[in-house]
Amino acid sequence: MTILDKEKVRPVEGTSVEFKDRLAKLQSLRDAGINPYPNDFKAADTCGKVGNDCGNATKEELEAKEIRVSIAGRIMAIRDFGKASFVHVQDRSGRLQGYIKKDILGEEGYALFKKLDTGDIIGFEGRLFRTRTGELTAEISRLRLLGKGLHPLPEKWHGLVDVEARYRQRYLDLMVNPDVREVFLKRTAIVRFIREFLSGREFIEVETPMLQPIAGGAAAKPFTTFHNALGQELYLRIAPELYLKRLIVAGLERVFEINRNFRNEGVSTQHNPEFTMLEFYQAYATFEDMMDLTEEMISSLAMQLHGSMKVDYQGTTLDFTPPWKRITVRDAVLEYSNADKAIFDDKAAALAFSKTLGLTVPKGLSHGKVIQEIFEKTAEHEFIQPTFVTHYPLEISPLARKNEKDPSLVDRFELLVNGKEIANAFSELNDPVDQRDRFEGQLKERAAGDVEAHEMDEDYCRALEYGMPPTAGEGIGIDRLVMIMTNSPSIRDVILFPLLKK
RNA sequence: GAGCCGCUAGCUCAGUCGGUAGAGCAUCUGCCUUUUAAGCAGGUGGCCCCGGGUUCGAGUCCCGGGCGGCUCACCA
Repeated sequence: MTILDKEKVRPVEGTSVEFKDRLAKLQSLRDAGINPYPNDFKAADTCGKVGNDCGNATKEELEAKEIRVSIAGRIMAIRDFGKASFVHVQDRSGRLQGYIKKDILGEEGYALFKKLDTGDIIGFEGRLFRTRTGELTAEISRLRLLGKGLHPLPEKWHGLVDVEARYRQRYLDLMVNPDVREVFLKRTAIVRFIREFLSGREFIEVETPMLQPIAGGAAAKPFTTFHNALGQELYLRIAPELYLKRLIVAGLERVFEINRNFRNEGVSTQHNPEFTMLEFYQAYATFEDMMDLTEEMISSLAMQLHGSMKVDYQGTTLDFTPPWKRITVRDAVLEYSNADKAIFDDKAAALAFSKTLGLTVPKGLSHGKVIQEIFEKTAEHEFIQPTFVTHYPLEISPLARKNEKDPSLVDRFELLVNGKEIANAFSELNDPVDQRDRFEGQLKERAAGDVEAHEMDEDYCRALEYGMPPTAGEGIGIDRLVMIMTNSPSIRDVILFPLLKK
């Protein structure tokens, strides 16, 4: 491009004064024969390791030992005194201060330093000492630029605050806001903990299709897509459930999957269109076994993360010490509303009661669904401390096993924490004839206008016809669990790149 | 999808009754060899989210739109 092409030079992001200054510095480095983007520097140490190893060493010990370190990282701050300067360098493990002295680095080295800015990636070698103010610091004797940054960093004191910028440029958020990094490190620790917990109980981790010809396993609106070569419409999965249970049929007996689900629904502080779900299935277990396992898993997770089973969430102390409260949907509704027992036996009574609550129930809604609506309106939000709510209506649980004593209910629970659903589990329906009937029922609801009712899955029915052992299965919303464990108010705070409008 | 709030320099934010666009940090120049929100002095930097309207005059008032946040609805 030449000056004559002026017309074509369009203002682009990054034409700030700083950007131009840095471009000029970049050019002058190149002119001086310095590659601003080399890749041959290997750091022997990390800031965190240096801090751990030498954080307690006294000034005298450091003088005596002559400890040399090499570090690679990003310059987060520069304090310039003319012929000497301090920098803070950040790597994956933390920060370390470097002291840059013209006497030690020499004219040439110091000239290079003068062309560096906050945000640049550097590598250095230096000898550890303690400054007058007591900070462990490396006296830099060799300095390399490893990557020039052209944009200025967000403000050092406030960091990046603008919520939209934090989500759209998460790399900046993570770079300058240590709390944010902490949340995502915890997220990783939580997922690792769950993997180890389940693996330790002989569950095997599997991966099942994300692209599915039938979007089954949950009541939700799917995303659709199209496979060109096959000329076939496909769905992004709303749940892995039906595939995981095929693996139980197959004899794997204990399986789990931690992966993304996609639901074409609203976005909120509790919902992201793609979210991470843990699902696990255990043969020869019941939903009651799942409650015990869940208590153990989450309480020990809290203990590992916080050193306590009590977790602060947005000003509320959540106590995960087992055993957790267990209550049926029926008892919960009776306890938290003035409903009459009749609503559980008489759909008309349930409908009438729902009207008194201000619910607008669409015509043709099943009795069970009305009960569910009533529960959600009156009781669900009341369960702040971890609570298993059990025995949901049959009609809203087409994949769950009927309760032996009351066939209008299923052996199912949801785990509520802070009034929100964290987990959902049931003893699985393994009677293929019953399953087929339930799918038929769903088809009728679909015909009646419920777009979230299940479709018939012939192959799943056929799998059950080969015989599935009695099994219990559970799904846990990982994002919501991470929210609780990291005291995060929005699901977007625990998803690295939440969905935003273009 | 609805209601409320927000959008001003790279970042964090002021901007009064409608009257020439401001600060701190960052950046640049000068001074400064143990600072840590370093300091001192002096500069540069703006499509006030976009488009209309009212007005002699709009960052400010009105209308429409965009994006984001919160609440609600749907949902996990």
